[in-house]
Amino acid sequence: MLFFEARRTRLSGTATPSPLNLYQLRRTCSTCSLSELCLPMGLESGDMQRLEELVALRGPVNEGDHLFRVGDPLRVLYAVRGGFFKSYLVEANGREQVLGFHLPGELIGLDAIWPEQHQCNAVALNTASVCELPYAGLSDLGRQVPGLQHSMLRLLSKELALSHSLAGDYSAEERVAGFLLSLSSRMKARGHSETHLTLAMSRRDIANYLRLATETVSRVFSRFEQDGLVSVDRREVMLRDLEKLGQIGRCFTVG
Amino acid sequence: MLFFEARRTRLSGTATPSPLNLYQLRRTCSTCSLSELCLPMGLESGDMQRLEELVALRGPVNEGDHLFRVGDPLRVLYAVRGGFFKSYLVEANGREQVLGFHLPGELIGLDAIWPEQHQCNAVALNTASVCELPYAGLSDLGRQVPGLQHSMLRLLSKELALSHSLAGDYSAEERVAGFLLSLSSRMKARGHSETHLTLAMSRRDIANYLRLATETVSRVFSRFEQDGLVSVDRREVMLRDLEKLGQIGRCFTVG
DNA sequence: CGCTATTTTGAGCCGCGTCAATACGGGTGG
DNA sequence: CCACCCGTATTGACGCGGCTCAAAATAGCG
Repeated sequence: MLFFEARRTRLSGTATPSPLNLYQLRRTCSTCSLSELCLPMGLESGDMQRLEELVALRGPVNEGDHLFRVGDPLRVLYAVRGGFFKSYLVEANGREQVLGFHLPGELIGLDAIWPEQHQCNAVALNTASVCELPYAGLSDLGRQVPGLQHSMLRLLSKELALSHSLAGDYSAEERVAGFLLSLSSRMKARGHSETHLTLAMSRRDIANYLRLATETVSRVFSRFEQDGLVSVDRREVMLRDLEKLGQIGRCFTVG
Repeated sequence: MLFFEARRTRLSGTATPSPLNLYQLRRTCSTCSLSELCLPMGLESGDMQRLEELVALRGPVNEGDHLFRVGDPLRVLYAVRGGFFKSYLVEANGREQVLGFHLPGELIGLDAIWPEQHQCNAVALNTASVCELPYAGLSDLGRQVPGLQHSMLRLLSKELALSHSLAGDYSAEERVAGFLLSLSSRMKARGHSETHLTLAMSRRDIANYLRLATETVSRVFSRFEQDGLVSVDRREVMLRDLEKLGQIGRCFTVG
């Protein structure tokens, strides 16, 4: 903790943090730019410090590395610190099913709380890092800190609403537009551009997530580009008409 | 409470409870046959009594009555005591979207925890009754009773997993078979026949829930009947080959 | 510079939705 | 008791959106 304190003090004076020292800023919840999106949202600084004592940072997670797999006992929940993750499961027939993409500040593994076993796999889409939150400790602390318990329920409840909105029967265009807008707003909330997206995931993953064929996603991208809604170059996407996209897309954005 | 105590004592000697006194048995969690499925699952009798003090019973809810609507502030969570409910939402385009059906012992309104407003509508499919669980009190009690907090997280987590399994891209037959099996296992867990189902919901509701057209559900029912998998008479459904249904159906059953 | 994975584009087909007609059942009133 | 009505369910015909299969671009990499 002394080390962290020293860091915090030393860095607190920096004006505009560059990506380099962002990781150092994120060594504690108190100094993490994501704290208002993440689990500690709304906690007082005293409570936040108690949470910090639980948190263990986990260094670079390489692309393709798994945080956990189906059936693993629930030891810790993960909060994304940097990078992108996807969660997915493999069905009886062998097909993969992408459940979601996880940006910095988002929690992974919530659906493992029952029955204390992970229900899906989680893999890094690029070089990433995470915070490990021991579930047992979190559960204890939640009992003492009202805000924390509520925060956990809130995050679960939110994820449930998101899942509901994805389950609807929407057309391919509605789905793709909704996906782009969701990503856009989440990136914006994290201080990035809401119009210039760099997709960390492949077309195949997007398609699978949206329950479409890869070809269909590709075609919709092309159509959107023809209509001047977006500019697509490989995994770089520029949203050119948020208004129209919003009219087309189902709102997958929750929060 | 004295009244309840008296009831409990007087009824505890009855051998096979008829539907009539089932409602009386269910006046407290301790004597409710659903307690092992419901929120109090796994609580010690002391903790359960503290939970009982929170619970308010709500008399007959008539078919078509709403427990809550989108936007209502979260005051209480509901546990179904008797009857069937459905939760649904109405989208921008005016179409209805059925989110789920709720059997006795199941909780309704969990997705309202964030942001303390109901995110969907809940309506009784037939004459029903519910327990009202004030969320504030539940939240407080959860902090004192470890098992209760975990129980709430568990139920949310479970619902999330269910929602995930529904979101997959399954064929009409997979969906219908999965739906029947889910209902079957839930009815079995409640002491009813797992082969003889009485559907409380219309074909339209089933279709909407499964993201299919009514006609498609009807056609699949007919096909299943031709193949000897089920016998269908109006809303009475007899499952004749659970084995084959299980091979066809995606497992929507969680718990 | 080839090799491979990913993405894009095209052609054809199929499952499911849409539209329409019919059948069934339950309730109401004569 | 039957005639009538209306909501629900079934069945058929047809069209379309998106999946499948196939092939051609394009990028990444040794």
